[in-house]
Amino acid sequence: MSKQLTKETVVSLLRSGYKVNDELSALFKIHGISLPQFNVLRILRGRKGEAANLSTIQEQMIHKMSNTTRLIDKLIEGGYVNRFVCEKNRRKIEIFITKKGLEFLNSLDEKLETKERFLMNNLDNKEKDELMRLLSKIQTSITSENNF
Amino acid sequence: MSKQLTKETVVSLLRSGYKVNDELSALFKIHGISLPQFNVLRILRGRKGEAANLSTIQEQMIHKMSNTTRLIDKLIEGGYVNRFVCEKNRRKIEIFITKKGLEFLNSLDEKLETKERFLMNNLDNKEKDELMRLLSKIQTSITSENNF
DNA sequence: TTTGTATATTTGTACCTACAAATGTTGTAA
DNA sequence: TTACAACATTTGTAGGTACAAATATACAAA
Repeated sequence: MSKQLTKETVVSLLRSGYKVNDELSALFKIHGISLPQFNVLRILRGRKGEAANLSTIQEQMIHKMSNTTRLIDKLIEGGYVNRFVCEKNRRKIEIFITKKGLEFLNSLDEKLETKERFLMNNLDNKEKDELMRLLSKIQTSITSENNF
Repeated sequence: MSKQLTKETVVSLLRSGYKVNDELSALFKIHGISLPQFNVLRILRGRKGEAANLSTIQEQMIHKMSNTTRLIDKLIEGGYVNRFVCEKNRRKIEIFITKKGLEFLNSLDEKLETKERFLMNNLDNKEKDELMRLLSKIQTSITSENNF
């Protein structure tokens, strides 16, 4: 019966997701930020000096969340980003990563890579490709609009 | 370069994990419980009348968490479980699922299966097997004791 | 200009979660 | 028996997150 197989696959995916999340969270926690905060910093770095507004960031985040405002407040407190009102459209805000934020992020790169290699240690490249292919199949099925 | 591939695989896994978590959470929320709460109820049902104590439950949970006590408080509030002090070892507690809890859980089974089928809709059985195989490889690498 | 509607973000609130310290219980060695 | 360490759970606290309501701005129609 494939009912059981489906269930087991879902559980397996949840379990692995939690585990990876916890491992990365623990790493970032040591350095005083959360995984979502790190994710936002990395999104900002990827913009290479261009401003990002809140909704842009939210769209790109790995885990969509409801409270990006306060998440960014924390990053401002830490001096990692700046926030300005967008002059062309005063409803929007412009968020930039600071020099300190960039340096901080760069200092984490190697540690993150070590952790990522550790997590994926048992998979060869072919298996990683296959895993990504399977996961993306799941993603597209879910993301296809409705959740009835 | 496989550095990039490793990174992408990790992100992909996180993304899918969050997505599945959010989908299931939304389903359970409609019925007034959280995914971890549901998970505990299902663990208790699996014990077929035998008591479970806190640490046993924690070990079996999909997502290990620090505050199972208060999670179970909520289930008691809802009338889904009972908690007694274990007379043989008064440090432990004995937790049972109630009749109401069982009926509630049973009433969710079909909805959960529908959701699970929806989530895994794009994968055939062979792909589910393969996905589970890959995920279990990751699990064993991580779980192997140390997290250095 | 005024009014209404859509957009973008922020804020209030209630709940969830992690972590550490506290509580209560058991077993064991002196 | 007493003292102490180990065990099992609970509680305090601080911080994270979701959701809805509130704010503030822009755009468009009357």
